[in-house]
Amino acid sequence: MPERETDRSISQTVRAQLTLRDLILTGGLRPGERISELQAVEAAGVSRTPVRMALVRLEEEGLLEAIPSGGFMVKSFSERDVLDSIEVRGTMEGLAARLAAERGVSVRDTEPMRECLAQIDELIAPAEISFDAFSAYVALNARFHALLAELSRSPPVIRQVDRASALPFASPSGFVMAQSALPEARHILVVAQEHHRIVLDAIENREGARAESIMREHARLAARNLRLAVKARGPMDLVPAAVLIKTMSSN
Amino acid sequence: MPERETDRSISQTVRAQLTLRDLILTGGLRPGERISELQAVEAAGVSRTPVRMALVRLEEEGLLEAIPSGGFMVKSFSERDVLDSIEVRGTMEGLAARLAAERGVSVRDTEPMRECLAQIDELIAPAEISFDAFSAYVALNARFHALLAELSRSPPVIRQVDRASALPFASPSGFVMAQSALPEARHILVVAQEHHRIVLDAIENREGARAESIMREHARLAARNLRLAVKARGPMDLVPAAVLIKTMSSN
DNA sequence: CGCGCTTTTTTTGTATACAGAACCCCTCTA
DNA sequence: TAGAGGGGTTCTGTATACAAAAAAAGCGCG
Repeated sequence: MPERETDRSISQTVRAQLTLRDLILTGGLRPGERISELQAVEAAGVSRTPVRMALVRLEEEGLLEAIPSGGFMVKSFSERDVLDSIEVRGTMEGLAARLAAERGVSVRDTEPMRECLAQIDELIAPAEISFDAFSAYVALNARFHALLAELSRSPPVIRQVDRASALPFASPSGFVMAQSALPEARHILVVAQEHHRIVLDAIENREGARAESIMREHARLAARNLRLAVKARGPMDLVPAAVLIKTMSSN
Repeated sequence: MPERETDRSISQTVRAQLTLRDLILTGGLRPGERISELQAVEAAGVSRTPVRMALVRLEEEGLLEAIPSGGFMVKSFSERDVLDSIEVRGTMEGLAARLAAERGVSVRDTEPMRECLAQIDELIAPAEISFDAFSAYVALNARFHALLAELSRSPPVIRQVDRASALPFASPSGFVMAQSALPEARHILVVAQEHHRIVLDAIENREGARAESIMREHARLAARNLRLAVKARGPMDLVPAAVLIKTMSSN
């Protein structure tokens, strides 16, 4: 119940969506249990109409599941589901990269990406990477991936990449924070950045197959991070969507 | 205007969604123009609330586009958009096939698919294929593709395949009817069926790469059908979503 | 004491009312 | 004549009321 007075300009539907998403991701709503609209109404501080709208959108987003008899419940995911979602995202990003390579890109298009890369380089240069640096990395990484999708210059592809990245744990930076406490942390970031560099090089040289396969492999880094984090037990708290994953929160 | 008395059991939201989708696909609503809720209300015969719900769902489906200032408009697609949507679908189906192959399937899983294949074989056996046979093919083809996605046994993958197939022109059978009038009609169906057979064989033999690439190529048959139909000028009337495609309806 | 049925209560789906914003058209001015 | 401003109209976003259906609680019966 902290009332945000800053949200006054945005629509009630968006406010409800934001509030509910946050509630789900922070574990305020347990997976599997029905979401009461009334409860959602008082949580979001708006009427039922925008809440209802928000619920539909969150279902499409993948966070909620429709109950046959009516209403919605919080979806829960197995570890396999999470890994597959990452694979889906990697596949879509691979497609975007391949199309970009095959169709060609101008230096103007890749310029912001190279700048992005340079900034990441600076972040991961030190032997020890601070927590704040990890946060900064998350933002830059997200930006790089967004720019990459746009490089395909294909609205249908961009759209599908976005949808595949919508689930928090499937997003490019889903498990970056989880790895921040890991000993392999810097190692993984260095490899990831190498992938970034290679995919850009491949695209510039119109090497479609190379661009595609490297993006697929790149996504699998996230899968590895997940497994590492699960094994290490602990850093999972840093990924908000952890509450949605079956084996670790409930078991 | 024709009141359907059969729809009494289903929810108003679904009825509105069905009515509006049909209206869009049959060209009752022009691409680019704003959809008036009031107009939609009288078309669907329900109140604004379910109409509103339906509009949101149709937006997620890809048929509508949100207008920044509010409301929705019918989306329009370039020929390139259509081809890219098909490529997206093929990529997702390729992923599904690869995962099925890699993870292995039982003969019980593939049994209904083989039956499906046998039925298609009968349909395309005659030298000349009737219009009705094409219709039957569409249904069987859709079934085969649905079964294939399920073979991955991965909810995230199935979900994404479904979403990629949601757009009528991106669906596996999107341009099948358009080709029915083409001289190459039977030829294409024979090749498609060969693809079906190969992907199943590849999956059974756990040949992931083969299964994936054949599904990609399979989807490209739809792209070829589109180009053929465009060139032939005429059979496009048989694909409902043709009204959404820019270059052929408005130009 | 447990199970099933009935009744009550809650919850969802739908309709509608209202307010504010966007859009359109008309008019006025340069 | 073209462009800018203003008033009217229409439209969307939101809130709320109502009805039907589902869930829960209470009751009776075995």
